[in-house]
Amino acid sequence: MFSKSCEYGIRATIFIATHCCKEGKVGLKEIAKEIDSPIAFTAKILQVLVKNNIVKSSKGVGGGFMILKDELKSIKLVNIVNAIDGDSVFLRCGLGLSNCSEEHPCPVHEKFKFVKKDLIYMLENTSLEELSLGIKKGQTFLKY
Amino acid sequence: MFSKSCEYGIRATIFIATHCCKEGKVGLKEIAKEIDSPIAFTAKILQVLVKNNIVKSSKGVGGGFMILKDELKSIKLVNIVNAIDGDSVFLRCGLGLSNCSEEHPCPVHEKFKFVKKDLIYMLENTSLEELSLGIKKGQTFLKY
DNA sequence: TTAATAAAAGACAATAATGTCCTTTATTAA
DNA sequence: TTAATAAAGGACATTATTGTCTTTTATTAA
Ligand code: FES
Ligand code: FES
Repeated sequence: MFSKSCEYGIRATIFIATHCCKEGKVGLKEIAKEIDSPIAFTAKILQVLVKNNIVKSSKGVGGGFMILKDELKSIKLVNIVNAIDGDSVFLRCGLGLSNCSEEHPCPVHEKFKFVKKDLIYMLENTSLEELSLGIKKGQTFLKY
Repeated sequence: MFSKSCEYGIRATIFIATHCCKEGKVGLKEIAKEIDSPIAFTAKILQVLVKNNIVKSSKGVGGGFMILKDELKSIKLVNIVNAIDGDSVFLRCGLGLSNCSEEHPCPVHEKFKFVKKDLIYMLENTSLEELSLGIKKGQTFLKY
């Protein structure tokens, strides 16, 4: 569904979100440990998230990554996916035709339309806030 | 969503299906041309489909690929996807955790559940017959 | 102002996916 | 039984993805 980069990216973002407000910044090492991801690779992905203004970062002693409290509600899954994997998951033709449209539909176009619509709706309406809530409550997990 | 192999595989299968019954067998060259795919790569994918009994093949003069008429209804999209990409698309955790279950859910598990269910339902209930019908009628396309 | 810290950035390495080419095997028809 | 044909199979090449390592830059505190 998503690339490995995107999976790590979503997990990292959720983890950072759970640490927002209270402890402030979280370091790369802790993030990679808590989401069980390759540390250097995770660093690269975080750079993309920072460039896309989803995550804030600061260098030096006491530095790390964070997400502003008042952005937890407005940041949706779709923003993270878009930043890392682009919009191909939603827009691409399911059979790989160069462009997916009503005018030149592939055989699965009508069928896929609804699945894609569901996916987009879900991604656009799932906020970082609710995702991190499950972690805080110990109901959901970010590794294994 | 699917791998390139799977996309080519679905397109090839649909094309073969449209040629079933009437002209009998279709050659690799024609298939690759009609679905605009790399010919040698397509050959590999067809081998997988033949091994999975989705497509029948015969060598030598007049040989080629075909699908039995009475199997057009029973072959579903899910069979093709499963043969080429396996079942990871449906069963894999959306965030890459090692196993997706109710007992150890990731933060998006509940959200993804419904999207995946929709996808599976669609794949299990879409037959080759209906997919090839659109091509025969000139309403859907297999390339560009 | 120096040392310590931590992210950013760039170069490189390993792996997997995609794609090509050549040889072999089976089938048909002359 | 030979020649032509077309898929099967194996080896290889290319590209994209994933992952690592080292250096640079920014920040803080001593
Ligand atoms: S054209 Fe293939 S999904 Fe729209
Ligand atoms: S555990 Fe992640 S989708 Fe089920």
